[in-house]
Amino acid sequence: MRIATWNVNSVGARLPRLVAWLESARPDVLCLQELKSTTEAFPNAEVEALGYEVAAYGTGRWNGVAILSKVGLDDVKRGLVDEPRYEDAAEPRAIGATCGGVRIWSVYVPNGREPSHPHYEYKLRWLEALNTTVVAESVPGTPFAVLGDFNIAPTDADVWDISLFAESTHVTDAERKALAVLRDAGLTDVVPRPLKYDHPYTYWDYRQLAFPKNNGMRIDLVYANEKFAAEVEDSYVDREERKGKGGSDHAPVVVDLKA
DNA sequence: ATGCCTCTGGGGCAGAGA
Repeated sequence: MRIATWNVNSVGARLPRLVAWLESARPDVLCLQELKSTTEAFPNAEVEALGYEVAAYGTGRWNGVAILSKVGLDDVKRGLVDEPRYEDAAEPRAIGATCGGVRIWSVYVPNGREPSHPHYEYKLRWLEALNTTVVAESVPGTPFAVLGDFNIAPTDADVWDISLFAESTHVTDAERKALAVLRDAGLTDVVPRPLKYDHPYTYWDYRQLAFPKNNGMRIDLVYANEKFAAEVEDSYVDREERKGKGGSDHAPVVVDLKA
């Protein structure tokens, strides 16, 4: 079974790319983030024509997550257990479903903006709710994984130049501690292989030739329980999808399971 | 070195992204 995650930075703007990628990579399950679309405006027909069921969760201009599946889409949940709100609004950043016997969450972790910004505290609270959800749902006998844009670089090697991140989010101790808490809950960071260069970055800024210079970050992660991780046969970042005009600033991460 | 930012909503600018 092939499971993938991709921050598409607007499902509307990315629709031609999304359809082409589904046809070429042929994932059984695809987690999407940053839909920038309402649930109602999601292009269900175009995706269903390729044999996928759709569970989308979006409110419009920002955020939005979805799961597409060819192998069943059951027990859909929108939002986390005890999920915090931002400026008194619930944001569509997490959706869960069971697909082909695998429990899957597609997540778009808050950015945090700056360590001194209220959004950063929101990010840390949101990650606590993610852990609460993981603890509630991940059971030893069932493959389980959280896939998505975590907006955290797990190690210094996961950014192109750590010296540029002294005052930045994505690399702080508190953010990395939140990932450690998820690992303590039994999840493993399934690190993909790069198709080029020596490190599997998943995001490159649109500006300043970041992609051709390979000034990237590994922030799109797959956190899997033991049952899921034991089934992983291969995993890679599809950097080809980051090339050319009309692409997202994130590349898809693909995981192939043995069964 | 597959390329010098892109997206949306709303109204041609502003906010967000990381």
